[in-house]
Amino acid sequence: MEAIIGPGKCPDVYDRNCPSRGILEHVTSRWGVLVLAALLDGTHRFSELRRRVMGVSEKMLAQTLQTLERDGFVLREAHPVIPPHVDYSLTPTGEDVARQVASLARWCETSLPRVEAARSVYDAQKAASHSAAALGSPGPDTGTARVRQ
Amino acid sequence: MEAIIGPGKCPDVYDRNCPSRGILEHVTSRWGVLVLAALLDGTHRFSELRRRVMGVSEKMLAQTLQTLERDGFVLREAHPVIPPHVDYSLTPTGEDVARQVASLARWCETSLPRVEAARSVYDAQKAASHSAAALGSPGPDTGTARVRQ
DNA sequence: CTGTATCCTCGTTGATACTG
DNA sequence: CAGTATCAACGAGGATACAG
Repeated sequence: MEAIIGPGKCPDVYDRNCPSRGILEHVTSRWGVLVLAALLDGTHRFSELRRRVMGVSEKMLAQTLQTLERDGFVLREAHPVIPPHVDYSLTPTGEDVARQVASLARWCETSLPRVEAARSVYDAQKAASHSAAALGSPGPDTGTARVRQ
Repeated sequence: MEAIIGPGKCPDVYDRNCPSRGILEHVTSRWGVLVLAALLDGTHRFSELRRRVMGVSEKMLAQTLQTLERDGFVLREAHPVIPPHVDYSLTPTGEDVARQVASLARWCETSLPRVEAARSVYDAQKAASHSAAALGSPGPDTGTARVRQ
């Protein structure tokens, strides 16, 4: 009997020890997202993925593919020929996640202008409040009200 | 003029240097996903989030919230009272992403059994092929065919 | 309560070289 | 071509202490 505190429901990503967090981290990992999205438009070979997902090293691509294969998201088919030929594709389950993460990735692309605008505003406000503080300028009242306890 | 190779489209997550990758990494970051999901059901204080997202340290929660605020996903409202009281909520843009990552998180929870089953199969096959190799057992033909070139 | 600052550790990542 | 092995470096992340 280990569970001192009872979680609301068993698979709970908010729970520090719930295994579902591991899955979430696999599919949202730096390269996992991009590999899943890349496989959404069909079977690809190792080197094709390597070119498509720009910036990934051989090591990380191999590692990512193994993790996704083990979780049942990616199907690996090695053709025993020389030189080696290995095809990677999505399982039905993998297509499910892939659609979600690909959608997220596309959302990030389209939201880029909006986000960069938000960053400008944030940075400007930050700079303004810093220089104001440095000058001892009052600025908008940042006075602290006291409450009991 | 820096772009030697012309990308297909400007905001492209597959491009190593595209800023959209940064956004993707922010929203899919270890704690970013959970914080966004947690804020989906309304405004929360710092300590509430800390308790809700179990396992996050103060440092990482603060850092995550700052990143998400700068990107325009999270709204921070500090009430100038003692003791300090700060409310975090989602912006309209933030709600968009939050819905997507929360959906992904829920998917991971419900898919947990399926994934664990897949892992068992994978590990069993791995163990079987290893012991077969160690024994020099033939097993299913893994012979290599030669192709020209 | 809500942070920031510091230090420190550990895992992830990348470069390189090598194997089947 | 498709990896694996090894090593080095960096950065995320955690613990602690302290400030507003």
